[in-house]
Amino acid sequence: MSQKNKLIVITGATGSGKSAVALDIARRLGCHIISADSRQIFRGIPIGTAAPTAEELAAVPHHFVATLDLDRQYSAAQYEADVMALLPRLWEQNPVQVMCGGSMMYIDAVVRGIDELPTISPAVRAETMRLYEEHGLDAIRAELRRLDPVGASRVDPANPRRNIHALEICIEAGVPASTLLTGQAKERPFDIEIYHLPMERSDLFDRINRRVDAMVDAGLVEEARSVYHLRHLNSLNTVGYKELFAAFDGTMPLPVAIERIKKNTRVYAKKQLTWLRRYPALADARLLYDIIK
RNA sequence: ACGGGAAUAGCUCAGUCGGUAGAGCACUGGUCUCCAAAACCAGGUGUCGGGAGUUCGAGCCUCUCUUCCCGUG
Repeated sequence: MSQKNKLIVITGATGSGKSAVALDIARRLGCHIISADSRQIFRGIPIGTAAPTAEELAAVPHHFVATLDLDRQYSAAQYEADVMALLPRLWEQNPVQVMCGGSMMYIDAVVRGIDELPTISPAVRAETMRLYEEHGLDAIRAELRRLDPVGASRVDPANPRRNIHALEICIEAGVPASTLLTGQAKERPFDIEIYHLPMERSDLFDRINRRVDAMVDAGLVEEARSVYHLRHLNSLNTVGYKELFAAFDGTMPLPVAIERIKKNTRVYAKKQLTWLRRYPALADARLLYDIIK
């Protein structure tokens, strides 16, 4: 039995029920769950991020859930490195492991890999942010064109964040950012199977709307209030929190904020579905029950 | 039943003198190589309640039917 190790990826839109299926499958396989969720990885926001409950965490070992303080910086590339370091240890126990989550960039980082790019130092980040705030996107674009004409032509000219990051890479690396991007998918020495949970959009939206109400009943407003003082952190630039922060600030009535959370969660789900179309021939995760038998 | 008012996008509504139907919200599609629940880009989706008439031309004027609202019974 010299089978390759395997990673089963269960993804899909928020609220599609992937967590429950992943938990069930992992329990039957006797493996761990590698969470692929850019927000559940933080501590202190379990309600609004629909993080696994204490019982679920006790039933199946999870990784990348509630492991970081809210002020920590994290990234898809860091996630790739962390997962690739973790997987061999898990495979020693079981050659099949389950990844579950809806952060498509994180999943892509593991499935296809991300090119090696320099980590941006605080000094460089501060420098580019100052340029952006004082002189705007045009100045960022001009500088990027100067340092990396090829890269500049490939970056969405209207997107500040993408242009800023491209410029940061140029400064940090000392070479044009575009020369560091190979676009090559990495060869992974293990099998990857990707599943999702197909669902009618109207059903998905119903589930999302109900889940937000359930979150509020479970104490989402109080949870948001408890982290309000950290509201400027990127980890809290998140659906469910930014709307409630606006309510706390008095710029939006609370009931409106809650409706806005539902709407923004629906928009988020839509974006996830758009990303999912990149993966052709996704299998229905419920097929796993038959395969395992 | 009578009198008055209304009927336009999924919702709320605007539409001037009769001249190719519009706003907000909602919604839809897309981008994505290190903040990604982030950051961006694109799109008006319509039997103007139905039918007929006047007119070169009707969301708008006339007639009629339907539905809803208000008032009086």
